[in-house]
Amino acid sequence: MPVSRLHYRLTPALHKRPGKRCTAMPDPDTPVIKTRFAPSPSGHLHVGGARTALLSWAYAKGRGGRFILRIEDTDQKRSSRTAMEGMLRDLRWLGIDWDEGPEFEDCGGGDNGPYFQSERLDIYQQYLDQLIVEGKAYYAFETAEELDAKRADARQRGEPYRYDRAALDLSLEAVNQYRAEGRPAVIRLLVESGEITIHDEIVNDAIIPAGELDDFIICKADGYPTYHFAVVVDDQLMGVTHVLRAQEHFKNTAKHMLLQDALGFRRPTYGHLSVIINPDNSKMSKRDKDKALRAAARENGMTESPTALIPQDAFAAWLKNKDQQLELNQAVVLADVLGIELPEIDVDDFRRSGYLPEVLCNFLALNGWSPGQDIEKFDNAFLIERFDLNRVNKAPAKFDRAKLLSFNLDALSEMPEDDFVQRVLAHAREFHPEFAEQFTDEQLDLIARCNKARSKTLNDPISESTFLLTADEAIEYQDSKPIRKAMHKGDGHRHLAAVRGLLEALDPFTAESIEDVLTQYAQQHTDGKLGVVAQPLRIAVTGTTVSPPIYDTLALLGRQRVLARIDRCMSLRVGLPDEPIRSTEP
RNA sequence: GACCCCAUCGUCUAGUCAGGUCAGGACGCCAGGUUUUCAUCCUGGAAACACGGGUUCGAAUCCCGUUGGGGUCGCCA
Repeated sequence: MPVSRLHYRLTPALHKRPGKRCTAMPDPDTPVIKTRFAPSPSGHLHVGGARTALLSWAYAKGRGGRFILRIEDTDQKRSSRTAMEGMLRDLRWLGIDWDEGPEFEDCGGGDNGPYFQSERLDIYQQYLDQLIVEGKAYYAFETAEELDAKRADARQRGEPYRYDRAALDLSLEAVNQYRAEGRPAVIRLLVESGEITIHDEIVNDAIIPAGELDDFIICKADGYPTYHFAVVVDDQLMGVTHVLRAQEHFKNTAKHMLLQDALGFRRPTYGHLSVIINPDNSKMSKRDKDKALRAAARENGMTESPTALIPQDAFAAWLKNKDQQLELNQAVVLADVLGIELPEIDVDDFRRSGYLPEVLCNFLALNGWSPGQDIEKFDNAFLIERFDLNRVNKAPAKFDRAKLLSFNLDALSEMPEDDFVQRVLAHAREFHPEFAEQFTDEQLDLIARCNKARSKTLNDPISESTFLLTADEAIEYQDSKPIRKAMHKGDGHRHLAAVRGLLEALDPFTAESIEDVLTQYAQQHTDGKLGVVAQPLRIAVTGTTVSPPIYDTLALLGRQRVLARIDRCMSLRVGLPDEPIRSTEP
C-alpha cells in the first residue's frame, strides 16, 4: 500500500479541504465524522438504498466515525412498522450496524434521539415557530387540489410552475383568522432569490440559477414537517458531518442549504452517488416490481384481483395508483398468475434468491466505486479500510446481474463444504419450509453437499431438486437430441437393463456403493466411459440430462424409486425411434 | 420542455486530478480442451477512449461545442 494512502487513513482530518470545514462544529478540535442513512419506511430496502447505507457506513467506520440510522417516517400514509423492521433486518443481514438509531439486536440507542422523525414533532415545531417569528417562513392556505390545478395550467402553457406567493398578500389578521377557524395550512419557506452553488465531494459543484427554487413547503397541512425540513433539523441536531445520498437528491441540496442558512445551521459535506439503473436505462426503483406487474396486468386486460390475497378494492386502487406497492407475497402470486418474472430489486429479493450478503455488499460497492489495482473481490473490512469519496464514479451504473451471479458462484465454491451445507439448510428452512420438511436431516445434508460444486445460489440445491419430489409415474420425458443420443445411439436401454439388476442386488444402497458398482460396470462394458451408462440412468430417474452426480442422485431417490423409474423409462421406450405404425403427418 | 449532472469494450471498471507504455482487469460472448450430465476449471479470441474543434512536439487525459445518457421539476422521501 502506498505510504500516502496509509497516511490518509490514519489522519483523515488533515486531508480535508480547508474551505469545506464545517463552520459550527460542536468541538472543532475533535471532529467526529458522522454519517447517516435515513430511509423512509415504506416498502422494502432496495439495492440503491442498500448501497448508500453501505458506503455511508464504510465512510464513517474507516475514519473512526459514527454511523447513524434515522427513520424518516413523516409520511403518515405510507410509513409502516413492518417496512421499518424489514429494513433493519436487511441492514443487519448485510452486516451493517449503527452506532445510533432504533434499537435492534445489538445496534442503536444514542443520545441524539429519538431516531424516528414521527417522535420529533415538537422539535421541528420549535424551529418552525422560529422561522415564522423571524419572517423567514409563512402560512399558506391553498389546498393540494388548487395547487395541482395551477401546476397543470402552467404546464399547459409550457411554463415552469412556481408558487405565486398569493399567501404573502394575506394580512396578518386574515392569517390569524384562518388559523383560528382551523383552516388547513402549510408553511412555506420564504426563498430569497439568488443563485446557489452546491458543493459536492463526488460530482462537480453546480450552480442553481436564481429563480429555480420557489417557496417550497416545509410543513404539511397535517402538521408533519416535509422531508426537507426534518432532514435539515435532524442532520444539525444529530451532528451529521457527511451526507452521502443518491443523485436524485442533488437539487434538494439547494433547498437544504437555504434552510440551513435560514436556521443558522452549519453545513454538512455532501456527496451525491450516481443512481443505479436498469438494463433499459431507467432508474432502478423500489417501484419497479409493481411497475412490471401493472404493465402486465394492463396488457392482459386484468381488471379484477385474481387472488384472494388481494381484495378487490385494494387491487383496483393499486392498479390506479403508481405509488402503491403490493406486499411481496401478493406480488409473487400475481406474477405467477400473469406468468412474468419479478425483477430482483430489493435486498430481500436477493436474499430469497440465495445470494450471500457478503457478495451483495461487495458487488454493490463495486457499482460506482473501485479500489483500483484491478481488485474486485473484497469484504466489508476492506471496504472500510479503502473506501474513499474521490474514487467514486460519477456516471450511472447498470446493475449487472450476470456478474453478481458469477461472484456468488465464486464465493460459494470457495466456501468450506460444511458452511455451505449449513447455509443451504438455513435458507431452505426459511424460504422453502414445504421443501425442507419432505426430507430427513440426513437427506437434506446430502442434497446440499452434492449440489455444492454446481450451485450459483443457496437456492439452487432446492430449485434443482424438484425431481426428488415428483411421483415416479409423473416424471416427464422430453424428446431432445441429447436424450435420443444417450438412449438410442449410446445404447442406453441395454445399459439400463444391465445396471438395473446390479442396483437391485446392491446392499447397502449408498452413493459409495453405487459408485463402486457403476465404475466397475463401466470398466467392464463401456471402455471405462462412465457417461455412457450415467446419462441413461440420469434420464431415466430425472427425465432430464442434468442432475447432481449420478451416485448421489440415485442414493437420494432410494432403490425402490430408482428401479420404478428405470422400469417406466424402459417401457416408454424413451429416446428410441417411434414405432413405424405411429401415424400421420398433418 | 426547463434546470442540473454525466460520458473508456455489450456490462462493471483501471488509466484522467500532476498530458508521453500496442488503453489493463472482471462479467458476459465466441473457439478449443478437461469432466459421468450441468456447473466448474484451463487455453485462446473478438470487443471501447461518443463526435467535432482547439491547446500541445505529443490528448482517453486539458478547454470549447455537438450528440447521447441520467436525475429533478409532489402537502413522497
